[in-house]
Amino acid sequence: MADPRVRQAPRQRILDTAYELFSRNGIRAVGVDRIVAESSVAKMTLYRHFPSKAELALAFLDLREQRWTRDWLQREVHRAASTPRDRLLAVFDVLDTWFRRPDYEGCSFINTLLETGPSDPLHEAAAQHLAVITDFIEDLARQTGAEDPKNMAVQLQILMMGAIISAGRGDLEAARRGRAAGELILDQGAPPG
Amino acid sequence: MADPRVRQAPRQRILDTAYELFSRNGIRAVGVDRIVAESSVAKMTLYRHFPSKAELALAFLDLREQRWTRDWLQREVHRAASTPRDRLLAVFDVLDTWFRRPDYEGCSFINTLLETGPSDPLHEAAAQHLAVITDFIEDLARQTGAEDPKNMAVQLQILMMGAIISAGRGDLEAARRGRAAGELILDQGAPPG
DNA sequence: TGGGAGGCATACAGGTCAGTCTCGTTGACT
DNA sequence: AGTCAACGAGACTGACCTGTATGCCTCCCA
Repeated sequence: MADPRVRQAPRQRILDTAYELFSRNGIRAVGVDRIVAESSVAKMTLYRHFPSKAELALAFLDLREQRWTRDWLQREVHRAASTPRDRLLAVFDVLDTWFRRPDYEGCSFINTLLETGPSDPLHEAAAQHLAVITDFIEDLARQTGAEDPKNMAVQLQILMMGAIISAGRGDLEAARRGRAAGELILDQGAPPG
Repeated sequence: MADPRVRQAPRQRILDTAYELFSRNGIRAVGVDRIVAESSVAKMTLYRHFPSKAELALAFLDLREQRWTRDWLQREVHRAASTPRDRLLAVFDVLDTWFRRPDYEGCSFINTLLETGPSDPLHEAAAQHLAVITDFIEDLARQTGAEDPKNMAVQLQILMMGAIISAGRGDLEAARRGRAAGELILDQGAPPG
């Protein structure tokens, strides 16, 4: 359909299409045939680049980390504030704009975690990608001089994930509620003195 | 297999089996054939009692509300504490014992909410069942004399849902972390004076 | 100017899905 | 005793699933 000169390489087209479909509909709900059709690629081409749908899904999660976690969440948080504490709160401001997008699609890591069993490699991968976010939060928490940065990070991430679910059921104020609770956690875990 | 005299009525056997399979594996992952096989029922018998798998899933969510929300969560919370504030905190203690069960299966309402699209009747039903829990929390929050019981309830539920996700990735301390944050919310939202 | 790899299209295999149909049996109520 | 509805068993339909095989074309590079 597109000009062959600007047409992306097949592998990238597959990944882009898989990204769009998987992030918006979940992995299980999207068949390989649909990815093949919407990326205008032969089925054999997909299986030449990815040995199985599960491997494609793992590649999707990696891409999600790059685009969502790093290029979007972390970047926006760093742009929005400069002190560690403000950045921890900015996380919820960034989530707020996300939740209000009409095409809010939810967190692929949570979705994948829940739609796979504990023995599934995808389950482990999703948990790992969530842990990367934990580390990001923990790093900021440590910079605030918090007493227990790890615990504070997981607490804040519990708020983040809970807000993501709440937004998924239509709560447009989820991020603001999360931010208010996050402030309390930050105040309480602040360094003594 | 069982003695015919103690054998339950087919409809109940189907629902019991669906409850076990759906709550443990999710709705999409469980086929009608498996429910039929494990409940020792003819396929036509299932479709005589439930016009479709979706209707069976709706009945499952209703049953989940009865068994999980009412008969377990609300009952345990009322048994564990007597004042509204203590009961709000007891929610997290009850969750704590749940998370530590080796066969912890997660929240079917959240799972269903995430594995269905916004237009799916199951999505709406799951949201409704979550709202019942919101009302339960809000009622307790109102009894504490909180300034904004609705907002406090949703905040606490965000903590609950976030803890449920965190437990799903292996965080055994999720409920304790949630409780600590919940205390801060309760203190901050307490009635003035 | 070949040759080989990569890509496209299509058909196919083998399984599972939801849902329907048929038929034989059982059990309760008249 | 006879009737009828519910049930069990299993075959079947058509759709969809992941993954494979085949054949043709095109482009790049030696």
